[in-house]
Amino acid sequence: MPISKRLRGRQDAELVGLVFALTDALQHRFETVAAEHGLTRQQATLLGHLEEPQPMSALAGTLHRVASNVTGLVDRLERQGLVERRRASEDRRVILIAATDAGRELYGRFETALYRADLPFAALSDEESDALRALLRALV
Amino acid sequence: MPISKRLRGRQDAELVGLVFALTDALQHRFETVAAEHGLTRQQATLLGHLEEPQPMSALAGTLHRVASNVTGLVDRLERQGLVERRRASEDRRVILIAATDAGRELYGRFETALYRADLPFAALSDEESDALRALLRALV
DNA sequence: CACAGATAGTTGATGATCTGAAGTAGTTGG
DNA sequence: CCAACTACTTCAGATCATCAACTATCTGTG
Repeated sequence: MPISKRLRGRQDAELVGLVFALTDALQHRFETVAAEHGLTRQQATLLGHLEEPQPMSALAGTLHRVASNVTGLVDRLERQGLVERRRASEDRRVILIAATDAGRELYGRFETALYRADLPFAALSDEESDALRALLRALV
Repeated sequence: MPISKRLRGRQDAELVGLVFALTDALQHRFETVAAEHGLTRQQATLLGHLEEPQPMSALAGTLHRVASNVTGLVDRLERQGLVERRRASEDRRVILIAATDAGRELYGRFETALYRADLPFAALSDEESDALRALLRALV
């Protein structure tokens, strides 16, 4: 096996390890901030996809969950008054999930807290921040 | 508000958005590969921390979960024969969780599948990969 | 138009995850 | 010795997640 190949493999492993470490830290932060706002990870994630009203099936696709799971998530958010169900007029089988004013307001506060300056990215210089953004755009 | 400040703020938001998008994608991949190996996300994560046997309390700390939660996770992994409980000799209150041979073998296969070449990082050139690694080291 | 088949969503059963409160067993310091 | 502390478990209750079976609606084909 050529050395360059071995090296790239080892470096890739480090890269993946770094990204998973960052992922873990951000997931934990997301959960903590969500809990501080009375939301679970799943509820906050769902609310974050309601800039526009969405059919149940679209949410199920985005969240990588089966429809009956989303039914339960929406039930609990609806009980808290954060989202509402609207029957779509074009296709009356479809139910559109829309954030209520309370839901939008709560999500806004959550997002502000989540993105606050104590995120690790604040440690980067402008140049580093630019470079990282460019690299991540290629990955996502 | 100075323009540079505003710009940096907007760019930071994009950066955070990119990282969260990457996080989502990796989380989903992690879950999918874990399921293909008969593991939940939590079980695979726990197994990944058992290179050395660990006390319950250490696992609870690492996973950011309360002790009683880890008790349940270990129960289910033990039932599958993937980990075992060992009473620590120095302090007999402590229970060390150790991966069994079957657990190590399964986790190895899981990890191999998880890190397979279809991770998005393969798209990066050597130079980009180096740059990204350097940036992430500063963050983690 | 009729109606079989497909699609959107819900319901109910079951199991995993997660927490908090209360309990057991072992340890430690005064 | 023993009160306070620590490590872990147990139990009750909530959320999350899936599957199978169901209702309601829509669509295409004859």
